[in-house]
Amino acid sequence: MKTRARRRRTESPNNSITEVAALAKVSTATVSRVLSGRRKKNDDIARRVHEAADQLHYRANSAASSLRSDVTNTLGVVIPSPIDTFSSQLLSKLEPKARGKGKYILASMGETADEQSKCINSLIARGVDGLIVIPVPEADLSGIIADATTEKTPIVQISGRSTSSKTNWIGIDGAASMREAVTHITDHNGTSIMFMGPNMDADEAADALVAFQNSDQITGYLHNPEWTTFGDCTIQRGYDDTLRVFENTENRPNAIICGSDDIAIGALTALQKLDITVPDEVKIIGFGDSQLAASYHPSITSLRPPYGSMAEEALRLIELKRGGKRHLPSHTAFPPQVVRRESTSSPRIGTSDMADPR
Amino acid sequence: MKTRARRRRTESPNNSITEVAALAKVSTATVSRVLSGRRKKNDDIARRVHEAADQLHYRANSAASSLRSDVTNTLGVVIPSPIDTFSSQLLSKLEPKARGKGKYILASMGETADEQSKCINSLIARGVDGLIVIPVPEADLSGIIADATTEKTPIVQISGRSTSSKTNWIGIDGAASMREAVTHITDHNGTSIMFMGPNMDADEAADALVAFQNSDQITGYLHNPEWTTFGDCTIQRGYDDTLRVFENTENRPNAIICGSDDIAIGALTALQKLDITVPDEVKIIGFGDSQLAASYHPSITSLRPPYGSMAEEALRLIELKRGGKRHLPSHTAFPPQVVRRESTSSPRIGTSDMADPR
DNA sequence: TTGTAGGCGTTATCAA
DNA sequence: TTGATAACGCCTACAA
Repeated sequence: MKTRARRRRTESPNNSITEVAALAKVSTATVSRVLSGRRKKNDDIARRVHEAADQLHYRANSAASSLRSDVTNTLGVVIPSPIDTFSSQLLSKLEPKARGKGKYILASMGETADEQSKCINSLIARGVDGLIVIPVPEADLSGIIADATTEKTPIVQISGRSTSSKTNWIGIDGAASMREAVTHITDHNGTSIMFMGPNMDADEAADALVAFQNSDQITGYLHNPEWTTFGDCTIQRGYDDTLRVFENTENRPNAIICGSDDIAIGALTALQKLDITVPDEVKIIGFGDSQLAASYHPSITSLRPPYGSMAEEALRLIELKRGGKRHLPSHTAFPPQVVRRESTSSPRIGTSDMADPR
Repeated sequence: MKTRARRRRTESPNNSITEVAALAKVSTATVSRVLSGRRKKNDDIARRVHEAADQLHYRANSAASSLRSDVTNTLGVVIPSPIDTFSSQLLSKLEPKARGKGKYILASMGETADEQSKCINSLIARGVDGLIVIPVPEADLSGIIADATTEKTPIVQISGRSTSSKTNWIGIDGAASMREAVTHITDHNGTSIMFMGPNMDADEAADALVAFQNSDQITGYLHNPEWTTFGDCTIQRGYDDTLRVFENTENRPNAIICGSDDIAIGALTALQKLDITVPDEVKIIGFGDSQLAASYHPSITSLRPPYGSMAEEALRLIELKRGGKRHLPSHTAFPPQVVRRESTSSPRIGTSDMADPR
């Protein structure tokens, strides 16, 4: 199993493709064509080439092939941090799909807009075939992204704010999110809903949510304007807002829709303090499908962002844009999916689906 | 800002380094030397080269440079999944340090030993300068890793089992972990400890833990052999074992050390069910410093693996091994650090340190 | 369809 | 120390 290519320049033609060609008794050009799939026939020649390649454990030198063809088989991914649930979930869908297409992922993190912008330029300079960017919350990278996008290096932004119409954007359908959440609540006999949305300035979905909030489907359940708040996606905020709303013992909502799982945990904590049981008295639904939501006690129903669809669309777009021909920037939102758990329905005790830390 | 290099082969010398050389009135060789730092002098020539490079926004073509020098400035990282807390935390430390040294991270995931082994070979074929592998739990990749390790492509295994003495291994010091945990417990007046360790077959640290368990420092606190269990690192297991131990109302421990945060959450849930308060009646300490532990209610004191040290050591080793000269495989364990939270000390209400999902 | 030959941009080698 | 020149291994016009 220790078959290592010789590296000393003693024998003249120790360049790999040459050896394969010699062994298969064809030219290097033919080898290149066969192995790259540009020659479709499956005749004796093809067989011989494959055989020789296998026998020699041949793998094309990627540097040489990149240099010549200007394709690195590499995709840059810029994320705020791998610890971030959204980023890691997306990455976990993206990487296998990319690998399936023979692309490697060059991962880079930047915790500020400035750092991310540096990552973007650095990866482009390195020659990635395409770039997928998940901006840090609050930051608007769309200007930078629009500038950096070229025919040669297409860039796709996933989630986050986008004020430039020149960028390719993929994200979550805010209106659909709200619809899913409300439908789920009403299906479980929720009748009056408290809504803790993300910070207006912090999330591109806010507009959609606000717009939808005024639609017929929802207004019937949002009885009290004070039950709708916007703010940070933190436990603290969820706790504070919930306590404030529920201190009125006369008139209380019986369901809470949260803009994040953290908010939901804050809400849950507040209700526990008030001795209000979940889901019996109040149903709670979070957003993001974090491990936290799955492992919490009670486990929290959550909207799962469409990671798979987003990853797939990102790869598709990049492939498309590289195809040459100018395409208009695209802007696509996918709906999330409800992950049912205890906080809206039946109880469970001590079940797990977490990976173990070592 | 839209300075793009020309790509059409109309003008003869449109090769970048050539242009820089021309502008700086030196040879391409000199440009290469100056920019790669192989020429140290800071004289007029160096100045001219840098100036020209800046002016032309020159960035060396990495494919060409890799092809010629056999250095890709790329490190492969193989992890079970980016969702895994351990992997993502390590990655978040590793990436910035690597970038600081001009190395990019080629991330690859494999959820089984077999997949990981394919990732390893694929990344080596791609020419990474070094490889960092976090094996999937339970798997023993050390044979594969030992085989794949070469002078040209050094490999470092982080955490996980390692039965081969030929691999470079970096991980967590199990004995130190135990010591830290016990010390923390006794500092907070814990006197009788229950210990739920990881599965013996599942964790390289088990031996160390078992060994340490017999040392004088600890035996005084592990009163009852039934209070020490080994098993899965899941919520369910923590719940079950805790319930079993605490069903004896006569004789109960007043502290629990857990081999993972999940186990700790299971324990917490069990105690809540039994109306035993944490930390007043029982202290709990987890392992892994997951977000879960930080955000749980009550928040859970946890041992934080030495991510920074492990990342740094991995990079150091890779640099070292590439240096030529044969080095012996190294085996290094770093101690974790106690992250104090409510489950062993003072209470808190609704504080957060989680990132928001979008 | 196959082979020949030239060049992708850089760095290593060697001579000045 | 610098410069000229030859690879690095592959891909792709172009010719056969």
